[in-house]
Amino acid sequence: MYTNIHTEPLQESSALAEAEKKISFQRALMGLRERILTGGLAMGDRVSEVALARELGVSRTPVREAMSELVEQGLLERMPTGGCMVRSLTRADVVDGIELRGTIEGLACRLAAERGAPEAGIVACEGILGRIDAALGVSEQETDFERYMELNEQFHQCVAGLSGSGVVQKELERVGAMPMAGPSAFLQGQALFPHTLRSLVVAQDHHRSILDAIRRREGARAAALAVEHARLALRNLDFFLGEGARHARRIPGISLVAGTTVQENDL
Amino acid sequence: MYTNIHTEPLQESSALAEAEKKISFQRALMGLRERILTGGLAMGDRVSEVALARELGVSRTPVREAMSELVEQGLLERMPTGGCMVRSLTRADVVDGIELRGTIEGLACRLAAERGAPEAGIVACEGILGRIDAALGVSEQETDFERYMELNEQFHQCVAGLSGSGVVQKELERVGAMPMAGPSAFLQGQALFPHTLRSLVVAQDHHRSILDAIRRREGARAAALAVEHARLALRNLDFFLGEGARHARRIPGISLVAGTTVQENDL
DNA sequence: ACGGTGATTTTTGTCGACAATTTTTCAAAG
DNA sequence: CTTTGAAAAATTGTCGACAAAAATCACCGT
Repeated sequence: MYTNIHTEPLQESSALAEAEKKISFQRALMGLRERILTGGLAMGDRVSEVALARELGVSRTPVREAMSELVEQGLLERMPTGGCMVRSLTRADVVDGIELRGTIEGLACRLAAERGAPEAGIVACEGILGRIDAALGVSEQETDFERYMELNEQFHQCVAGLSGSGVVQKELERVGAMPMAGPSAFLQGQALFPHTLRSLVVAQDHHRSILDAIRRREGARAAALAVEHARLALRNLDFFLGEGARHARRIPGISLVAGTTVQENDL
Repeated sequence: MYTNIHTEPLQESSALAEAEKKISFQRALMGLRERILTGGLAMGDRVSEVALARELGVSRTPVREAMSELVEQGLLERMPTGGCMVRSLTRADVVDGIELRGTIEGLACRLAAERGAPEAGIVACEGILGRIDAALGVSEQETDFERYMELNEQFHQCVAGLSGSGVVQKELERVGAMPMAGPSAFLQGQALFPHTLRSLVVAQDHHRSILDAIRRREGARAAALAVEHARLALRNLDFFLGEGARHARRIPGISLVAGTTVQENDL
């Protein structure tokens, strides 16, 4: 009856006809994000809306929205003339991102301490710590890194929740999404190296000390510990930027850091 | 020759045919922002894309982008079913926003101190302080509040620049755009009240102390001062939420705070 | 009268089209 | 061979159209 120009917008792209309720925006977001993080698009490259739209099998509109989202997350950069390019980070940018996350986590911890976080929440955090201990195991061989990552992420979120501030929580989510500032950014590649286990043990001690400070309502101590805790990531950053550069491929966004030469010698 | 469906998309709206190079997105952004801040849309109201598009004389596309932007800025809230509504803030949200800004400004100051901000930049900041002194005048009657606002904003940006960190600077811009967290959020209404001048004198003292701390490379002091400085805004917030509620109309986003009853008795 | 149910109207997400720029290409001149 | 300039191609911002979903409303049964 009616003209019906676009009956089936998802016709190609083999096997996805099933669930995929109704959001091609998510497809665009994940597709673009993956292409950036896995190096499909080199840093500085201009992102063509039409090309991506065709490759992902969606229209330009959701691609454009995905690009806006990734600009907010710091993966893309708006060009003055219009359009976006893959962001190019310096080591200093990543360092500042980590320091920023540490500072805001420090704020969350201070608020939790000063305002009196509910005991139930603190206990919940301690529960996660217990599970992290279990994931660590007793020897390095027994360590379940994937589970550690998941639990670590959970713990950081849970502590953010102790602040009782939705504003701070939201902001932490934001900075955690920045290229390599997230609390679990460098864990993927850590499974292979000797200093790893010791590093994780130190991190666990930080976790416990932070909770202790919150329970004792020692706000300044909690904040300082959070900043120091975040700085653990700096060591890993410099490792993967220096001697460990060969294995840097495992770290999601590291190809965005200027001076890295990772793309080749693959496959 | 060609069909040309939309020859002149900006035909109505009287006098704007001049500059307005090419961005109806800006029109949508400013129009929506104004309607929210001046109370044209009450908190909790759903924002209709079509209605706004028609009222502003643009298509739905730029309106939609403007809505995304304002969600990022914290003025709107996404509804789970789709679309946006005007955000409803609690006093606690605003307090946390102010604390967040203070903390990040504190980070900027600490970095500036620890990493050694260039003397030229510090001198530039001091220059702004001198101009603020001039704008303050000697008696309350001579105070030029508009100029004070402008210079205050400038000073905060300039100090953020001292950190030397684009990441921190960008984040400060972001949280400064949050509903009432900006450094000059409450200055508009301050012109009328007695405690005002003293408050501004204290603020100036903070400014000077912060610069002094940065120059002496006393990072912790600089950070603590920045947090304390931001908290000056708390007094004004409570004033306009309490006894001064009659005059709250002058404060841009205060109609978003739940429990405020300002919209009526106007005009 | 009231609560549930089905129809109608509004609203959103997505699409392709088009004009104004911006970028690239290519050729001629210095 | 480099530089300059103009033509051509590509890209972006914006628009109206449509289908699926949500919200609103009328109706009916108990």
